[in-house]
Amino acid sequence: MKLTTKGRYAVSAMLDLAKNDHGGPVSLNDISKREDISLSYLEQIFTKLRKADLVKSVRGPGGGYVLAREADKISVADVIDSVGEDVDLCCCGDSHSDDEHEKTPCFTHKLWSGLTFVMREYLQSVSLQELLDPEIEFGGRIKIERDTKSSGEQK
Amino acid sequence: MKLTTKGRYAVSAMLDLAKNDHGGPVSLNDISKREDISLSYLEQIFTKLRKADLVKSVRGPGGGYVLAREADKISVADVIDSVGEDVDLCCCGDSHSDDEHEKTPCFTHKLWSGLTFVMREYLQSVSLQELLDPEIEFGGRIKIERDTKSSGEQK
DNA sequence: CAAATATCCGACTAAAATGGTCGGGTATAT
DNA sequence: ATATACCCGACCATTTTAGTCGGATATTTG
Repeated sequence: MKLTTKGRYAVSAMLDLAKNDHGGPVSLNDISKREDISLSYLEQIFTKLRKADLVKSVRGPGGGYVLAREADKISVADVIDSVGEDVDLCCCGDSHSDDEHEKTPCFTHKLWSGLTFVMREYLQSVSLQELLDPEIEFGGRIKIERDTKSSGEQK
Repeated sequence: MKLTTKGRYAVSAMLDLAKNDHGGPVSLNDISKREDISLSYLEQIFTKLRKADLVKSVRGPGGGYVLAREADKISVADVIDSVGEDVDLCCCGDSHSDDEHEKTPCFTHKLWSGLTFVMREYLQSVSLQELLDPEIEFGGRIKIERDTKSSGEQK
């Protein structure tokens, strides 16, 4: 279970962009050097970021990219999604006809959709702005609450 | 971002095992047919489950596998881990010397470790027993609470 | 004992995904 | 005009995935 570099690079690059936003655009060349990601690969990634309206491009010398909106209005989920790093672990196709041969998978379905939900929820809750803030910590300070259908009944 | 079939199959198979536990062992042949997973592939998976002490094997005719402990004492995380489906999204090696050239990644580090934490927490909280219980629902009934270091300050 | 059943084990492999590169374009500031 | 930088599609090597295959070993049943 892993995230591809595309997703990680995209977040790193967007963070770099947010960090070095001094009014004008930031060139991929600069990001490439700072983050140690190949230029061509960055171009691929930014094409997707642009199509998802997360960044705007400025062509020509002195050009580059700028965030399409403020860093606190962009969630990590936005970035991950835009590069096609789908967070979707569901097993059977959504519209799996769950009649007939009654296999076990449909017991697992709620598990995977639950996991997907948890991940999305988390990624949506974190903005680029927050990531740049060294004050904010994450690890160990997260709690998941799972309610069963009717209260009680659970360990 | 995806789970491999190995992880999914492992959970499905373990669930099948829990479900069809009528005292004696369950053969892979049966599981293979019910869950529609190739026998050889199942063997690979169960070798790992056995080495992780999640199941016990009984050889010879009438043999098969049984859960090594009760279904409510086995979490989905146990199963996933045992087949080598690492839930670990951290970017830089853990002991990344974060001195010197100060790249952005170490801002993202807390993000990925936070995500990993959330996923593990969730998977650990679900037991095989619970999955078999049709009463228990998951989707939409999960809440994540993220505390910032000092209270206040967050949207 | 023999035969059938079932776990055990390692090596091998086709197909897909990943993580890029390469070669050219096009817009624009100087 | 030239240099800068974005834009775009095709291509490709490596790795991972998702298995298969052939055989060995243990054990129950007749």
